[in-house]
Amino acid sequence: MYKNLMYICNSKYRMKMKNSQLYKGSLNTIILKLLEENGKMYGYEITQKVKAITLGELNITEGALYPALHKLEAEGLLDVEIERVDNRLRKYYKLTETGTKETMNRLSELEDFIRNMQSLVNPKLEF
Amino acid sequence: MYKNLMYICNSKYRMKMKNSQLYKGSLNTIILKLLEENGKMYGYEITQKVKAITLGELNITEGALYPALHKLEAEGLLDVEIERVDNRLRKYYKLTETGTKETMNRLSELEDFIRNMQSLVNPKLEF
DNA sequence: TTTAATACCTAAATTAATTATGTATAAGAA
DNA sequence: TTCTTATACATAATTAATTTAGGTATTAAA
Repeated sequence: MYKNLMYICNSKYRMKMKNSQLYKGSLNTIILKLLEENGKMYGYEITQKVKAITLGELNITEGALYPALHKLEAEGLLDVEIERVDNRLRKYYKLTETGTKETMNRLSELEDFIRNMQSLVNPKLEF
Repeated sequence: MYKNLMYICNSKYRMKMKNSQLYKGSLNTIILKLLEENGKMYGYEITQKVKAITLGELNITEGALYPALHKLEAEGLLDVEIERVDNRLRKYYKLTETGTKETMNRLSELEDFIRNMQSLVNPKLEF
């Protein structure tokens, strides 16, 4: 019974995110790019990596991450491989061949997106 | 009766958008920035301006734009002023004082967002 | 005279993400 | 040694932005 209490208490320590609206729609691109960069990663590792790279500014929620990974896997962009480390489960994801190609497309879209957003907010540089 | 036919036919010419997922969440920032830049604008003008600046890459849908404008107005960030030009209605929007301040915040968030996304996809430049 | 462009609007459906849980092991602090 | 935190997976209900698909009306162009 005190196990249940632990869960209740533990839930209090879970960080709430108030990420800017802007990050909506960028999660898949981030996942794909990190996997392309690092070969294989597991979910929790991705959240920590993103937190580190963005200096704590972007915190991916588990509720967003895991369904996103499952969807990318279902779409054939990711392969999964389960490992047990220290009696703890880890699901390593890596890009499939299709996933590698799609990652290129997504990164190209991201470049266009960033260029367009910069044109919109900093017109002096462009016109 | 042929008027109704015109509407039916006309609907065929409405462009469908396949904008990248990445633009989701950026509409309000775009609207606020354009208004800050141009003083006052009406809805249709905003869609055309965005299309021009992004060289046709970003096409804002009316179904997204008008509700967004109404919401920003309801939140007190925009003021509206109706004009009739060539017997056609135009609703000009401009930033309120609060809206001007909020625009600064949103632009700052956008800068952070772009910087973070660039760190994520181009780690060589940062690490 | 039909089509396309200008100009506003909304409602239903989709969908990504948030919020709030649940479960379990290991490490560290009290 | 007990409580807390960190590691590690997961899902279900809700929220909210956007898409999709309409609707209405005037002016310009083909």
